[in-house]
Amino acid sequence: MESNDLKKAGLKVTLPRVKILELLENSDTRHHTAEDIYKALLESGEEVGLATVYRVLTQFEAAALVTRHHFESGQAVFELNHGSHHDHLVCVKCGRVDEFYDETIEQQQKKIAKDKGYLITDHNLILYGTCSTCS
Amino acid sequence: MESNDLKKAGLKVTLPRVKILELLENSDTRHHTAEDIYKALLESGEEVGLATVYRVLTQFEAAALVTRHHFESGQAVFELNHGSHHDHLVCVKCGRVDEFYDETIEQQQKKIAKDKGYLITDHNLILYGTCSTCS
DNA sequence: ATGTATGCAAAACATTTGCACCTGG
DNA sequence: CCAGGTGCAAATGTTTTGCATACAT
Repeated sequence: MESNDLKKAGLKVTLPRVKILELLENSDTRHHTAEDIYKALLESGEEVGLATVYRVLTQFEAAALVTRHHFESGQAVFELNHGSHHDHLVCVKCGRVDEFYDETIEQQQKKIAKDKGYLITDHNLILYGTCSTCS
Repeated sequence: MESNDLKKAGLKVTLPRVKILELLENSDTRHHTAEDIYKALLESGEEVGLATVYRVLTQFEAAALVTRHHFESGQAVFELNHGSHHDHLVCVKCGRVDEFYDETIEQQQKKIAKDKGYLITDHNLILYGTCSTCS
């Protein structure tokens, strides 16, 4: 139940928050722009403002419920957190997004950071290409 | 000489283009926002419009003279291409940017793409953290 | 000369914010 | 009831575009 997740995150259970969380959980695509979500809610007859969508997503991000990605489109893309970390493969033709996790790369990143004197807080790896159905 | 690079790229040798290319080549920092460049040019007494800076940078990108990055700041960052590929370490406190290249990671990326049926055209790896002087 | 590049101002986006009203606990 | 959340409209910050003028070849 979504309202629980919200309460745990210290957020009041309000209609827009529940609706947005539902949409994120029930959609078959995992990556959404704020505008996508806004339009989807309008279409299903909900009364939300785009500003609220942004506000809610920002709160969700702060509560670690979602992650905000900056792909090369210029628009931010939001993704529901399902705990496990992963990176992305983006098809430049159809926009499809796949996910992967690779332990070797993770290890190597830690090593590099150490060599350069950095304390890693986060990282972001995106592979761009054409997927099997497009090429 | 910069004008040669411009001619080779099929671009007319104009003042703004030469100035911007010079700035990119002679600056000690490798990463610049459009606004950075615009202000720097104004300070050195050049008459350029911000719009021109954006246009020129976009052309340079098309000509593969520079690369446009989307770090998490929301502003695009431009970097002169010096042939060899590399990835980035960004300090979240002071904004410093370091570069690295790691063969193991490069190989592993190819393998992953192949497994997932993708034909890689490009990739983008950014490590975020705090650098030695900040932490 | 002539087509292309430029500067400026205005437009187009994505995102944020101020404020009066509404709502959940 | 009352703090906090919301919708709307206006503000913001970045990047793009239209157009008359200036420049490179």
